[in-house]
Amino acid sequence: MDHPGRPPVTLEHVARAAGVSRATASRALTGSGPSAAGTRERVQAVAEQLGYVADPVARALVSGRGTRVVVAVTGMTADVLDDAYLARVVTTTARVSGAEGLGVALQWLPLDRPWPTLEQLSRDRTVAGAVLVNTTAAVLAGLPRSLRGRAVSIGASSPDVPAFDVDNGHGVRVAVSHLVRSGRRRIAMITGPAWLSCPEAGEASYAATVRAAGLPVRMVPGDFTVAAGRAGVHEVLRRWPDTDAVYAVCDDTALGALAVLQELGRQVPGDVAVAGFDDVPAAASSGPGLTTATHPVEQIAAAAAHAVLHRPDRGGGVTRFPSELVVRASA
Amino acid sequence: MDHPGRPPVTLEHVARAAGVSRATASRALTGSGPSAAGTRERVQAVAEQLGYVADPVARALVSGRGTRVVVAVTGMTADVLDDAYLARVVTTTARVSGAEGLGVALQWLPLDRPWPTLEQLSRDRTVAGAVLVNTTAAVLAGLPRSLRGRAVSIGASSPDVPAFDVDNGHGVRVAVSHLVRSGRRRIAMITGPAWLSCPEAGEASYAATVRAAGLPVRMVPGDFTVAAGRAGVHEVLRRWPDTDAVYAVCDDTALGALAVLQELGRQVPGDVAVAGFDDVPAAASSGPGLTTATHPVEQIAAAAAHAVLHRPDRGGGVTRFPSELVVRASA
DNA sequence: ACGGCGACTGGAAGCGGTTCCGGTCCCGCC
DNA sequence: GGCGGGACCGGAACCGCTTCCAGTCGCCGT
Repeated sequence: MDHPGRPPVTLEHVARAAGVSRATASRALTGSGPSAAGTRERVQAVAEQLGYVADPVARALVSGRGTRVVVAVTGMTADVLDDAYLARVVTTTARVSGAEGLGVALQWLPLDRPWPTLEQLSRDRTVAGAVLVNTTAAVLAGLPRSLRGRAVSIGASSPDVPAFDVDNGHGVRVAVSHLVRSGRRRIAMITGPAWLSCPEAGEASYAATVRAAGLPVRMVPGDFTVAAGRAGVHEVLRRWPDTDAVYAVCDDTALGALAVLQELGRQVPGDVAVAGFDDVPAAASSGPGLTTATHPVEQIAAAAAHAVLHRPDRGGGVTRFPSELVVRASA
Repeated sequence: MDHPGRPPVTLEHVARAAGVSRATASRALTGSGPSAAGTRERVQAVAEQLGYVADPVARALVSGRGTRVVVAVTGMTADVLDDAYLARVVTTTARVSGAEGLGVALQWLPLDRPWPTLEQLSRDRTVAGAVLVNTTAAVLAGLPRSLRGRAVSIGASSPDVPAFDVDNGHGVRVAVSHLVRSGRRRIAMITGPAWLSCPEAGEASYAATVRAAGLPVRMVPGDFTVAAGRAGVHEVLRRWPDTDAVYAVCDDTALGALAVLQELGRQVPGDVAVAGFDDVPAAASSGPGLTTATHPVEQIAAAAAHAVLHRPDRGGGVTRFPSELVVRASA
């Protein structure tokens, strides 16, 4: 037991105890310059024995190398932070960057005024890089220069910033096709928020798929929440009472829709089929189980985290990950 | 549009442009010392116009005042970060500390070796304080001194560290009593992990309640996950095939249990009743809806965040928040 | 034997702020 | 009119670390 905090031991202490200069001690510990084997071992031993831990702040101040990667998520309110999808992104980021000794921070980027926060981030030398989630092309385009080389995006893409995303065009097509094949003819979609560009591909894909089958396009807007699913269903049934299938942009919304349909006495999937996107855990335990397309969040987030750590300056371009249909009872 | 990042502007630039010294500029901007009204306004105007943002690292280095509060969660693996409960804690912490201009970071504390990480945290001058989640009395007792005054705990308590928790003793008693009152006579419980002290009160409360009703105590261990619920039910039915109610330490576990029971062809609540704790959103949308006790996470987290920001040195003591039963279809 | 080169080291200069300290200057008061 | 005191300012130290630079030393080549 030697952990509780004595007066903090600095590099100076280590250096003095090892009989070398601070410069030498620093080199011995970081391996950033020539260092005689004997000296290095001695310094390391002393440091170990004294319980020396380099001050990350001082280190960041001078070296400019940050010590944590921040996951920044755009949204109207800070509530976006409370999201199962985001939690998986954060976990994965923590795992990947943790393997290299870096921590992770979480940041809400106000949709209407993201720049002050971004500017702050770009100045903050403790941040090694940023993973932008749910962000917009505008934000990506206006990224402070100093953040440019160490940011990646999950979702929206831009010429400057590498992006990673699920192939939701494909996922949506497969899911909606499934509804069509199973005999549904009046398929409505509850979409994501209009400001968010990444689900556009999904909406376009839905529209294209139903149109190709000669079916009507019926879209109502949502915002990825359960509440949006509840409200969305009411809206859908009000505008098109004969709807026989609801496709939701994400599982949370689909589950909200499912609940309301049942409350209204509609049989699912008898009267109305429901399908979602993401395959969240709750999709498996809902009653009935939710038919949905997978979203390999962990893979995506791992790729993003890896990119932010190891490719400080690659240009844009989006990497897409495949989505697969999981058929359960709801459709 | 003047946001994207020019070469960073430092206090020196502002001072020079305003025709004052760095010291004066600093005082004018932070208000930490005497400053003539005219000077202050001029400096502030120049700073504004130049888009000056103080470097949080440099500031932290010298002033010792941190700029973000970290939520540290103890667990076997980093997977603990991926948890709806934690997400709500983080959101709330972000909201509360964001209101004072502080960010939030997330940190996994390895259950078997938490001290190196804690030591790191305590040294890191960018952290204003720490909220420890799901932690143990041992960790609390061994907290580095320098973290002592700026840490609070959600869950486990200790004489040194203020703690906040749901009154789960009461919540569990009410939930289990409900099972008893509705005629259940062989009530099993799937518990939390043995290393975690905070659900102990819940387990004790369960045991006391069933014992008081003259019923047998049947406990199997879990770890708060859905998987634990699935495995737990199998274990319960193997050991006590006549079980007519399952009470789970949390909703995730309860939902796992619920799913398995249905897969096994048991009627819920006909053959076996199921109840949980937390009232997560999924509890409302499961089929059948899950009977559960509420867990006012937001209130608790807000209190914790507030404490870490505003009471840098209060002693220990635990503040408990009430839990209420929500009766749905599962029990 | 000597010039040169490379490995190694220590001194010192920062990084960008905050804060102590001493110096002006002006005000009011005796 | 002299003086104490407070408001305000600038110089400089400092937080703990990295890194540039110049200097020492041993070793090799010729």
